[in-house]
Amino acid sequence: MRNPSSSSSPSKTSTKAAGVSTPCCSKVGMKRGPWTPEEDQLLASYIKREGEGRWRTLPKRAGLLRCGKSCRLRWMNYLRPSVKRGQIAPDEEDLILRLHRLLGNRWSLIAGRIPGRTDNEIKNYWNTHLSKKLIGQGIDPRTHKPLDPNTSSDDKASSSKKANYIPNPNPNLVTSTLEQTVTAGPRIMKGNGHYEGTILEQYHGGMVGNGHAGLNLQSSNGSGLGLRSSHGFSNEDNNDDINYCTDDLFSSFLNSLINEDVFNSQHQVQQQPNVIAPGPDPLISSAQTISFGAGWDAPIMTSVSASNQNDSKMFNDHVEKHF
DNA sequence: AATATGTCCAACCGCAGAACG
DNA sequence: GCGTTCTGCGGTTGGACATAT
Repeated sequence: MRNPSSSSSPSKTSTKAAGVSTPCCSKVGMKRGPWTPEEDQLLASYIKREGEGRWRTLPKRAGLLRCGKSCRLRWMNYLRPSVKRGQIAPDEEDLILRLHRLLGNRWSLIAGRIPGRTDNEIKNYWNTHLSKKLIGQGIDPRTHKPLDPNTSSDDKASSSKKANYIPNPNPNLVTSTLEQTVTAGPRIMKGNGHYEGTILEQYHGGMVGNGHAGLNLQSSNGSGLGLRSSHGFSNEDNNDDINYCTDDLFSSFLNSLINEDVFNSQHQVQQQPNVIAPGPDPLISSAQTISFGAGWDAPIMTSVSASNQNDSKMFNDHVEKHF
């Protein structure tokens, strides 16, 4: 892997960047392109001294000719001490796969579950490695379903029979029986095609409603929107009790969801023929064969035994367990 | 050796939500 | 409640490097 800090040439230019201006970066004299070691040193030492935040004014205070966005990105993706460099380990890869199957392209959320990895790194790794790997296995990397054009139309036809159905523009998120149980109303989505209204978002909406702060997922119209959470490793110095508590709860819930996602993949084919039914799932097989050291794997491996319970009860159990 | 093609990944952009006055 | 600013996210780009021809 190339060392980014070695790419010290500031001469790299972007036609896109040169042509389009934004309020943040269009100022004359702003430097662009790869960061030099000197700039890295300036930024790192300043943040070490003064802390993160106030990115807009940080460059001036730190003596950098960069826009705040660029500084933030450089810090978050490269300079932070907690950023882990190097190859993605097999267990990390497996976790990325399963989280992506559950969350879709919520890179920051996935990154928050993998200590030391940034959303940009995971996004890149997905686009360059994992998506191709899945395609090679005959799996659609967006849907995590077999690459079979016949099934998609059938699914759409059957799903359209539902009264409140709105076609899901984000196939990253697999429809599960559990999700259907919870999200009974119309699906909410944004104009950019992101599916809005997953079980996670419903869940977080409930958390906010129950008085938990820190993960506000409510949009202005009251729908669950844009699942956002703090990175597990990005706010280590600033976590207050509420955030810590919420993150912990969310962590537990996500672990359980990963678990149940596996369960549903195997279960819904028999139970609900009108529901999109994933085919052979490499995530399941890998989860069953790879040994992990991290703590999150244990419940994933054991919960399949709950296959006799109905999904609604499973969700209720979740809520009761964690709240 | 020279060129073409493919891969990787840091960096940029536009956008949306949160925060603030 | 409204407008503005700040922050963070996901999608995308393009240069550096690796490999194939």
